[in-house]
Order: sequence, then structure tokens, then C-alpha cells
Amino acid sequence: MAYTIKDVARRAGVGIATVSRVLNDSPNVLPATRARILAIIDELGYRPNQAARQLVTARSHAIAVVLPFLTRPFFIEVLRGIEAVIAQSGYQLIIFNVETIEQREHYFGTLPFLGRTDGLIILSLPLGSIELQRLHDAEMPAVFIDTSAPGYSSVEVDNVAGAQLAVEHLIQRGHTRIAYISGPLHPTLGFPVNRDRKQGYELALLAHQLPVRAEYIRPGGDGRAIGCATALELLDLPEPPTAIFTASDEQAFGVIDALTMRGLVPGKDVAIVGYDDLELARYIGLTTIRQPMEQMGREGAERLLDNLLNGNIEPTIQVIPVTLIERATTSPAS
Amino acid sequence: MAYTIKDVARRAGVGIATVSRVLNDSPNVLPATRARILAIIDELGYRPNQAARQLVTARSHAIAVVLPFLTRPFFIEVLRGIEAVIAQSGYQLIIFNVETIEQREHYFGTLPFLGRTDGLIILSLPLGSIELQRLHDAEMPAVFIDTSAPGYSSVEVDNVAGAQLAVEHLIQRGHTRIAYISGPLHPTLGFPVNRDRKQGYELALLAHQLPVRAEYIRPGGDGRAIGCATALELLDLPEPPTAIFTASDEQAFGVIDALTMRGLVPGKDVAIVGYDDLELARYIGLTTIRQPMEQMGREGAERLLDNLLNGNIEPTIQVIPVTLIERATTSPAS
DNA sequence: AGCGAGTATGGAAACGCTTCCGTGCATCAT
DNA sequence: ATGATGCACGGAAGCGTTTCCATACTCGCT
Repeated sequence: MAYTIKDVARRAGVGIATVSRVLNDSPNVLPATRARILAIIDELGYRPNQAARQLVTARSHAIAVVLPFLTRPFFIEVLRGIEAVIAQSGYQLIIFNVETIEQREHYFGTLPFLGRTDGLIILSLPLGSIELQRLHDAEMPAVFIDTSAPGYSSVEVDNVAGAQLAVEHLIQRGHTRIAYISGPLHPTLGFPVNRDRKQGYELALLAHQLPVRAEYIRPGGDGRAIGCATALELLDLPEPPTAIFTASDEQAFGVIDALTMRGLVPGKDVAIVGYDDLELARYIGLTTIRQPMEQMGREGAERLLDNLLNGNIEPTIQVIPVTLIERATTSPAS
Repeated sequence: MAYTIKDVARRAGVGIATVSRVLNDSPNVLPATRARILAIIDELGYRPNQAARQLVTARSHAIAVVLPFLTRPFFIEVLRGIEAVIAQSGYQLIIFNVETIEQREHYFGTLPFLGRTDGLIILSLPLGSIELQRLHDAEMPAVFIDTSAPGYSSVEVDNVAGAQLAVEHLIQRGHTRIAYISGPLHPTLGFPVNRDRKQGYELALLAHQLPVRAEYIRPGGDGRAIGCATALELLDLPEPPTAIFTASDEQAFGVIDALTMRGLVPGKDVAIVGYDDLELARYIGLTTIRQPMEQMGREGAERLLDNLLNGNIEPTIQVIPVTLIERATTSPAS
């Protein structure tokens, strides 16, 4: 059994209140007493029981991050940014990874972080109004990254503008038959970003009086394999596109795979623009839309800490700009 | 203020003990009573206070993972395996990321997870004997992955054998001037894997009566840039190596960068073998030693749960075999 | 000398839960 | 009918802290 505050108090010949005062750096403790208590603490290797502390103070000093697909580079990068800020603040970081719809339901249904965390960072997962209400009722401070929710702060990128940027770039390169491979548009687990990007795609086409062709818009999915399969479908159209914009770099890699299989050269025969700017993109030479992923994580975490530490509960909505990174897959037709 | 067990008890017209029994699925509660209580709980949206529960049961239902460099693919992959097992068990996952020596000291000095977690998974970080003693005194169940510690279970790969495998392969390809770029050999934050791999490298050379040349062994560091810089140094030697083995894929990528800068072709002019088998390795065609990263995470987490759930405290040391993945960077000289 | 203000400290309540123990009651065998 | 048994349930202790309040003491001023 570990030592308790009583053990320390007894051996130091003081009351437990005084020990507590020392533990919490409160003033009004004689330097000599403080030193004596600290010596005993050190000697015994005493550590205050966090659960007891937590019970009486109603603070856990922990923050939970709920994110989908711990494995995917985008989320890892954002997490990295979050971690950097959180760790520095003395808070602990609890991870809830959502891989399935059941898990999603479970987390937002039972709110297992309640009473275990002081705040919540929700990544890319949009909440329904009932879920949002439940969160609100629980009075849990929360920040959304890569999504937003009424009444809460959020950090997002302008996905409509990002997609427009991508498509404008292709149009400037002279393309008129431009396809879009979306991420999954699943109603609950699907991410709204895909809808926004589709909208940006359409806006850009319309702005240049180009037709929006249904057969050029593919729901896609996630991951390289699906990108490849979808690209093959597009290439088999009677009038195949000359450029493909994908909602993620991973899918763009799949598109490159598909072109290679068909003996086509990316950037020469078919132009490609991805989304994310993963590390691999640079290496492969993929033109893409860069999202400042780590920055998003940092900003979100800072927003939450601002709430927790400074009591600043005013919701802020921050939109971080994206940039186009030009590489080989849209090199000027030569 | 949130509802407490008393509120539920009062409204249901029962004692708090009965509510507690319902919460903990204990028998000996009349079905009618149970239903009534559950209805009230649902109506109120009552959630038991975890801190209180934790205080009395002395269990937190959380597990901490201490890992270095949350950003690096190797650790992410292992973490993914850990998460998959832990989440399924109902435990929560707390992340402690170590990026600096100060953080390392802080974590293993103050053991901030004490009283907050039921168990610990330590990734790649070797502990000193004082630290180990402290951990032991705290009676915290722990498992080590990619390191080991006396008295604790561990899951490792045979790094000596892995390095031998890599170098043997190069020797079979006819190389005799083989260099080794190690990971950082930092005494405290440095990882013993680098030492083991160096040993495997030397053993393989000796087994084939090849000389171990000091100028071919480079401490390197981490990341692509350092791999590149180190490779350039090697290429500038009066008698440059014809093959380079690196302690990580990331460094191997840097080596490829260096070759490209010099107009050399990887696998043709200079052979390269990496270590890890990151996703990018497949794409680039890097021959490498594959470590079953996710599996290591899973096995480690299972070991810990076996301790926590089944009380199985017998330490086990598991060594997972590595495999050589042959790709273009060691294609047969043609 | 005496009084008020301030300081160091201890006692005890409270946080919300689990769990031990005891009580009342129905059931059953005698 | 009576005692023994078992079940459903309530009361209360206790987990290890923080914090409020009371107390004893010191100091400086009149």
C-alpha cells in the first residue's frame, strides 16, 4: 500500500492540512515546516493520490482527443500539434480512436470522458444535434478541429477555397475535362470536408463556364486502392478526363498507380492534384493542396487551454488558409 | 452541477447502495427495482463520477503509453497496435510523448501516471536501474516494447539478427565495402537498438572475413536530412562504400537523396538496405528489414492486459522475428 | 499591559462512490 | 406453527484529498 497524506503528516508531526498546503504551494507555511515536510515526502517517496484530489477539486488535469483513424497521416499530424501544446501545459492527453460507427456511437453516446477529462478536442468528426446537446448538457469544454459545431470554438481550413484553388490551377493549365474523386460521403462517419471540396470543385468549374459532368464526380472512398480503382473507371469513360482532382493525397497516389498501369504519365497525359501534402507527396512530385495540419492541432489545443486556464469561453471560429503546392503531376504540358 | 448517486436513489425511492448495485451489474436486485432505477438514470442523464469510483476501487481503467517522438512512423505504427487492443478492453489510453531529455527525466522521475493509470507500456525507452527501482516500488504493472527491463515483460525484435540479415544480403550481392549509418547513440535518449544493429553489422562482416572499417561506421542521427548528409560524407571517402546499410528507412531515404544529388543510381551504383519497412519504402523500392510494428504493439498490450485482467504477473520475453524485404535498391548488379 | 490584526496550524467536513454489515421479509422444511 | 435460510435492500463507514473554520500564538501599537 502506498503512503498517504496521513503518513506524511504523522511523521512530520503536523496536521494533514499543513501537508496539503505544502503540496499545493499555498503560502502561510513556515519555511522550516515546509522543509521538514518536503524531506519526509522525499524520504517516503509519497505521491498524492490523484483520484482523491480529482474528487474534491473536480478537475482531472487531462484532456481527451477524439479522432478517427489514428493510423492516417493527416490525423497523426494534427495530433502531434495538439500533443505539443497540451504536454507543455501540464495536462495529460487521453486518446479515443474511432475506427467504426459503433465506436463513434459509443463515445458520443456514453461520453466516457466525462469526469475523467477537463476538456475535449474533437477531430474531423461532425456531431449531430442530439449529440451536441448531450455534450452541452454535460458542460464539457470542447474544441473542434477540421469540423465545427454551433456554440463551440473550431479550427478549420477553407475546404471550398482549397478545392477551388486546385481546380483553378488545372483550368489555368488548359484543362477542361476535370474529374473529382471525393472521400467517403458517409452520412455519419463521413466527413463534411468532402462535401465542401466538391462544392469548391463545382464553383471553380462554373466560374469558368465549364460544365459540371456527373460522370466526372466519383464518391471514391479512402485509401490508395480505391483511388486507383476509381481512376481506372474514369479512364475507361468514352470521354475520359484529362485532369483529376482528389480529396486526399492518398487517393491521388492511387490515381498515379492507375495511370502507371495504363502506361500513362502523370502530369503529361493526365494531370493530378491531391489534398493534404503528405510527406510522400513531395517525394512523388504530386501537386497538392497543403493544409497546415500541425498548426491546426496547436491552434485547437490553445483554444481549449484558453478556455480551461483563462475561463475564456467565447467561441471563436478560426479558418486557416490552404496553399497550392505545385509539383510534377501538373507540370506544364510540354 | 451534475447529478449524483444520491439524486438517483432519492428519486427512485431506494438507497444509494441499490443504485450502486445496479451500476455494477451486481445480482440480488429485483428486476422491477433495477428497471425503475435505470429509467431514472436515463431520464436524468446521470453518469457516475469516475474520480469517486476510482478513489474507492483504486482502479483507473486507464493505461499509459510512454513513447518517444510521437511523430515518427515506427512509433505510430506500434501505437496503433496498442490502441487496437486497449480500446477493445474498455481501458482508456493516455499518451506521454517524450521529445526531450528533460521530458524523459520528468516522466520517469515524478511518475505522473501513478494513481492515474493501472498499467504502463514503455516504448523503445530503456530505463536506468534507479528509474526501474522506482517503477518497481510504485507497484505499477508495466510492459516494455522494443526494449527490455529485468523483472518486466517485453516484446522485442532481434535487432542483431535483423542487421545480420541485411548485411548478409549485401554480401551475397557481392559487396565487400559496406557502410553502416546508425541512429543516434545518445547515452540516455539513444536507443539500444542502434547498438544491437551495429553489432549485427559487425558480426555479419566478420562471419565472411570482411574487415570492419571504422570510417564506414557513422553515428548518423535521425531523419532524412542527416541520412543524406552522412551519405555524402561516405561517398567522399577516398575509397567509398559500394553498399550502405542504415538503421532506419528514414535515413535510407536520405541516402537515396544523396545518391541522386551525385547522379548515382540506387541499387545500381550503390546498394542500400534500410530498416523498418515504412509505407514509403515500398513505393520507393527500398530493400529493408521489416519489423512487425503493429504486431509488437498488439502483443505488448495483450501482455499488459493479461497482467491486469488475469493477474498473470509472470514476466515473459518475446522476440519477434524480422524479415528481409528485397526491392530495387539491392537489385542484382546488371 | 492590553488589545487587535495577522500568521501558522490543526480538526473536521465534504467530495461521490463501493462495500460491509445488518435488518426485514418471504420461503421452506420440520 | 416455528426456526432456519436466503434474498432484497438500506445505513454507514471509508477511500485520500482539499478547504473551511477555529485556535493558539506573535507582533506592533496605544
